Amino acid sequence: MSELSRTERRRRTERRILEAARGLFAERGFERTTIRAVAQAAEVDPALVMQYYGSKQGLFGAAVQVAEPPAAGAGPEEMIEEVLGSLGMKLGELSPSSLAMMRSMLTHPEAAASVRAVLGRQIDRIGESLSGDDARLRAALMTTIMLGVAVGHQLLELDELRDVSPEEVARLLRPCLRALSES
Amino acid sequence: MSELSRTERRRRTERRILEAARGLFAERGFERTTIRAVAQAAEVDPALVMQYYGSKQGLFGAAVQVAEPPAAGAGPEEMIEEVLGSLGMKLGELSPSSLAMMRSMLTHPEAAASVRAVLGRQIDRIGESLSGDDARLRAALMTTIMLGVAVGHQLLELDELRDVSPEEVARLLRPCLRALSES
DNA sequence: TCATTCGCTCAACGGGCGTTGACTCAACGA
DNA sequence: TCGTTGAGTCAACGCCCGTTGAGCGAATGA
Repeated sequence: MSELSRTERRRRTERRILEAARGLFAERGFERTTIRAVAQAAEVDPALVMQYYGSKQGLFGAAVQVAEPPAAGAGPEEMIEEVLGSLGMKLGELSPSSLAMMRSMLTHPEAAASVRAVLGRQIDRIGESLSGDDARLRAALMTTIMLGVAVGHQLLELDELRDVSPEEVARLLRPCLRALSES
Repeated sequence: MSELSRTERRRRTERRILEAARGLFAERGFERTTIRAVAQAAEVDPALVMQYYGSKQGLFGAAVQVAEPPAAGAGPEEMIEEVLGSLGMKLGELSPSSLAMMRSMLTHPEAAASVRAVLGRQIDRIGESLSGDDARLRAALMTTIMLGVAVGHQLLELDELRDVSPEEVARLLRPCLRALSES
């Protein structure tokens, strides 16, 4: 017999809804994901989703909450390794939350804004490690490069990038980023 | 007094609808673009759009028809310049048709398939110019790099890439692609 | 024990969507 | 000139969506 307090049950239900939402948003994007589908995946009534998250947009906002890596700025070389490392994470185990954000970034204004904010912070961080008057531009290019690889691999699922280890990709991309950090 | 044959008027109307559709698909993506909005932009009744293109999907299919560049395979260096040149086109004057395709590629299955096909052909083309057993992988990375830059610039409209000339971007990206072609 | 809280469901609403079939009327061909 | 064609419109259908308010019933606490 399950002996769970009311608040504990509620917390679990809330989490179950949120995880179902993350999965569906990551897979189909904002527009193609319906409250009804989320509710069904969470084995719950659609009205409950509304009650907990207010609106579909509220649910999406809760689903894409993403923690920023701390990452103190250092020299260019360490920064490159750090960026490549985050790719390693991106290629293997990018969180459903981040995938949900990326999946909708081209068609949902709020998702686009979130991505711009995240990328903006990464550009700042990389830019601090670079010198030269076009440091920001080069930082932006490095960031979009990583974005492109992540999109091609995780979202478009290009055949050529399937079954490739993150290390292999990092090895090939390293000289590429170095060239960009030294120009 | 306008003296236009019936077939000529029809042709123009059809074009007007198609161009309105391209613009809206490029701007908002497949799901957020409604037949009604296209019809209004083309100053036409929604039913006429259906009559000409059969369905919303048919309209989208007609809107994203894109011609492939001929581009004979050559040495790595020429290939890099060619890729960077296509970026020049991408940064400045990427066709509404291509933008429509890219805008929806993460959320609309048919658009994703089109993009995969286009990128696949580009990967083939680049791969032929490279040597080594991981030529295809490196070609895929070069392609996703260009995709990332195009997405960041054209679709996400990152501040850092705004007001940057295609030549400047090409100059910074060139050593980057060279590094990838020589590894 | 019993009134109260509250997690959760049920049924419905209003609206926008893609899509359809009947209709209008100007251009056309004989 | 006159019947026919066909470009374009109009009104509506049916569906699915996000969202809402009333209600149920088990856990809660005095």
